[in-house]
Amino acid sequence: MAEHGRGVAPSVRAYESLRAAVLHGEFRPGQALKPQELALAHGVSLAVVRECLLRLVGEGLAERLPNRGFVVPQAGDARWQVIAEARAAIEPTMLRMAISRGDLEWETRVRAAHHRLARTPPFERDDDVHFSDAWAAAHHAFHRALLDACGNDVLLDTFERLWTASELSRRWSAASTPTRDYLAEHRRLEQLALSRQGEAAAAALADHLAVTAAALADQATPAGHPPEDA
Amino acid sequence: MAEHGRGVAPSVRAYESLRAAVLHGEFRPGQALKPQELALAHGVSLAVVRECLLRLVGEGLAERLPNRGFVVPQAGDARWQVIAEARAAIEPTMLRMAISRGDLEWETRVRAAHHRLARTPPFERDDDVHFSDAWAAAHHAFHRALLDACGNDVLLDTFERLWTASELSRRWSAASTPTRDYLAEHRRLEQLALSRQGEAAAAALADHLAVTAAALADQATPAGHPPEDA
DNA sequence: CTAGCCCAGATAATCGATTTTTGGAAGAAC
DNA sequence: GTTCTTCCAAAAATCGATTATCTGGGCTAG
Repeated sequence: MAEHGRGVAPSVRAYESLRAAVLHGEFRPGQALKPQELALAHGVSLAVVRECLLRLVGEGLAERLPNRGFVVPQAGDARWQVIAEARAAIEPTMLRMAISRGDLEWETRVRAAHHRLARTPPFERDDDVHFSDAWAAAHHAFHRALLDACGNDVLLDTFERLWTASELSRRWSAASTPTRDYLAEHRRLEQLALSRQGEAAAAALADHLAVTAAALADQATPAGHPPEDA
Repeated sequence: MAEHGRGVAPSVRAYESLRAAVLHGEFRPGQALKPQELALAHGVSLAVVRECLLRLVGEGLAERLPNRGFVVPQAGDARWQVIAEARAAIEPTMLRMAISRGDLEWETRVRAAHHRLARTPPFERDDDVHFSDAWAAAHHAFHRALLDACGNDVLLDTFERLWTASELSRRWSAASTPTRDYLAEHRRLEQLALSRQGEAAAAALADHLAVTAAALADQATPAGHPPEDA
């Protein structure tokens, strides 16, 4: 019934809009999120904007500087590398758990998610540097489906948090994205998971993430140019 | 200058007070956190209380039910077991990283934190069921010091989040706490870490957490025997 | 000429009041 | 006797305005 934003509370509408804007990179990392402007832009009061910003802070999509307002958190190659390492430390273990606990329902959802991901074009017609929204959603859904059967909602919450942070940093990464064969990596993950090869699947997922980190390290360390210069 | 709450912003004072109250178990899990009462009790307006509650939601110390206010999240044996499993999935890996990356500074802090923990009495005179605040702080500091050298602030943030959730659930757990030899387990962790035995230390930490989960599972099993049997 | 001080503009934090939503109770229809 | 509708009080969400705080530019003393 919620076809447009009609009927939805203003705070929800403003929150989702602002969240999408940050994730889409409409504000630069470090840029101030000015309540005044946002309130005007969304047609709500300062208090509502403040609430949205607080919620974004809770998700890691904004940072609060006391008495100095809110800014978009640091994002970029270095940050992405740290997040990829964290994911590489956590997600393989989750995948092992999921493979040992998953039932037929899980297998079915993994297969469905992979099918959608494989059939969704990664890029839109006029843009070959940023992934399409549809592909990003399918990508998220596939990884989530893989881990869903781990049976631990605390770990799944952690996964969601890291995924969000990862998406924000990827958006601001200077690293080249299209150099890898995501299709093959995802197909391999699906096959190893469905054939219940826990160790091999965990290793493949660790690689999937380590390759990202390594590529970023290569690009980030050589010259070491200052990230912010005034 | 900021020795008492004087000079500190009202929102900070109210936030810290409310956070401590929730962690100390002054509200039951599921109990409503009524803005009206809290505003009156802390001498601040509804807006400030609202901000505090939003921040607590971000930390996992409160839950938001849209249009129905805020409540203390579910806590207890079952929840603690889930959290312990999540920690067992993450922290051993972090410890391995810390042991391979830690320097002399890290060793020194681990040793100091362990000394303080070993010399802090776990219980206060008139209470032998809840750990003392000083011991809880030292316990946290020791575990944090162990993992500090992992070199990944995303993982460390995750640790802090899980620790907080763990503390809340432990407060509401019916499980018996004093049956274990924490002293020996912590000493063993310190020794293995300082002697750089990564695998053994990781295993010891996994045990440290698994024992908790197992004890809870025994007591929480649906058709199991009543907990008052020893 | 430099360093420290002070003032003004801008921005964040807070407040009290108003509007909207919710859950339950009272009453009518079947 | 049961079920559905209608109404109402309590609570959450939102607003506009006020107060406190920070930043940067200009001024004065040394």
